[in-house]
Amino acid sequence: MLFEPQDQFLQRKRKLEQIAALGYDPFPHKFAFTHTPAAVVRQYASRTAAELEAQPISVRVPGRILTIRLHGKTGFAHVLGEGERLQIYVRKDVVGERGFELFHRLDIGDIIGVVGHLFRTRTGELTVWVEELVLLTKALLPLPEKWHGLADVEVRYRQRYLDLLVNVDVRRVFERRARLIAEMRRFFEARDYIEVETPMMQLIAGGATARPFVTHHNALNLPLYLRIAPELYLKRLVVGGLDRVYEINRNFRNEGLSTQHNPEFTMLEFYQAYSDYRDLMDLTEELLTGLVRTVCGTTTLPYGAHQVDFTAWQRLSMREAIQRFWPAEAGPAPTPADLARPGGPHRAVEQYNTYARRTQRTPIEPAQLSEGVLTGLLFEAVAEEHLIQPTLIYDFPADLSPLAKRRDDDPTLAERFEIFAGGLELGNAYSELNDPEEQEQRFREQIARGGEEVPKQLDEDYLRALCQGLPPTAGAGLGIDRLTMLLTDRHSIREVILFPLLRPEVRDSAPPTAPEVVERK
RNA sequence: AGGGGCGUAGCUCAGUGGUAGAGCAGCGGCCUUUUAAGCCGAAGGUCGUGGGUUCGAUCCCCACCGCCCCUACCA
Repeated sequence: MLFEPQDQFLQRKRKLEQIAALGYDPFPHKFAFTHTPAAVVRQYASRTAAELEAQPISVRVPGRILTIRLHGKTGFAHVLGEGERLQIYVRKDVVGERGFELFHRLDIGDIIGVVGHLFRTRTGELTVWVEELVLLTKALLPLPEKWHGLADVEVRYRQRYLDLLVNVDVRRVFERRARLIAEMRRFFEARDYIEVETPMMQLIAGGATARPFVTHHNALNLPLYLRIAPELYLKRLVVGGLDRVYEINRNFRNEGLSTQHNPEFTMLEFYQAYSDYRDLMDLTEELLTGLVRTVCGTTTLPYGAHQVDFTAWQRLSMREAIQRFWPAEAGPAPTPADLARPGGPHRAVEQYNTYARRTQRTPIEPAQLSEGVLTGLLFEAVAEEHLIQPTLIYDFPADLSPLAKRRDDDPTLAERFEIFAGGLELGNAYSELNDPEEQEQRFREQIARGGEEVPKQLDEDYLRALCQGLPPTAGAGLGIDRLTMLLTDRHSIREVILFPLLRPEVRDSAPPTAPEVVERK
């Protein structure tokens, strides 16, 4: 075992041997500590030099060395713990000959424990006056450079442990993500929801339109899919009388990667019986505004060049949004009534395409698409990028929404809404379709239409569950990763996922082999 | 999948058709309140990989590998 940089690796191994030769246990089993570096900083930041002298504070602090400055018979170092750095001061006349020998053999990256008391240096920095020093773990590899840190995104993602150590704000992002999920659980807990876990390995990957990952169970000799959504299982649970359920967990979609897409991603899905999508609009706004307030301590978030105000929600129907954001240069905007008329979306698409060709934009391909699909495409082309402020877009074309209930007054529309903020699509919700006959018909239409992102098989068990009776229910899904992006002002999903999917690293050895490689053209 | 960009020391980056530099880190030395510590000295590179053009390539051309960004599918 030998890693780059080899010279430093070997050098550090030598030092480890020298430390052992001095009589220190090179791998001690524990360190009884009184404070982490962060705790020291938190508790004693306001203590003056005089106060620390009058009332000495003894501490035992573990931490990882970030910097070392040797000054002959003394030396300073900073140790890191819980995301904060704390200075230590080591003197030969205090720690003794052997202790100072140890200090000289320490490297940046080593984990040590110090015993001593707090004081302030001439420049006023809170510092541990070290009386005893121990090595807790030797680092055989160096840390990235102290001033510029680690900037190479590839190394940052592959060796996230380095990124977390060296880039303080990265730690903050994941602390905030954890806080967000914790607050989410409190929110649903307080509303009598029950948290559940449903299968991630499924015989039929339903509940969304996406290409699934395929796997196989040996003992049962079963082909299985990694789930693309928990939706159909959660609704089975509502049938079973769990009137309010939620799940926070991973979904897997075998699609391309982008700044907004990782093949595995985390979703919150929640279902509430005896409610419709209007109820969920209120609940969703309350959830998001509350989360932003408790997690960020404010309701206005900076996101890139924008300020996103979570007290200023707007609600637009999809047709209203098309009218509202219709480009002026494309001529008079179609009204919701125009878009509702038969042939209306077709005419609007033609009008849009004329404008698109003139302005070097991608036109919409109208061939063989339904009015509903065209309306959805128009919305994406014209409106989506403008949805910076928190917005609910509602009343989707029914033929884009096979699991949603139709509106009573307009069966071409589904009772469905999506949540947008910061230009990100954050979530999706609807009044759940609970008429088993209509559900079967919509499933069959979907299967007939075909495509890799559609299940090949009818989920009969789900239909049987619906026949048992799903109460009127509304459900929603919220992308946790994207929400984290918004709350931490990150613009790539990889910045909010600890280990995003990357191609395997090629080290000198043979390429990685999979037991079963599925060949696809 | 298509288009654009990037790849030089462990890290952050300069640079040139005549095989390379800085700062930090590392190594040897000096230094008892420093903090991007300082000073002296020595070391460190198949310039992503493989071809081609050339007397000569890290630089020019081609292919490949990896990463980033945009577009397409999706949340």
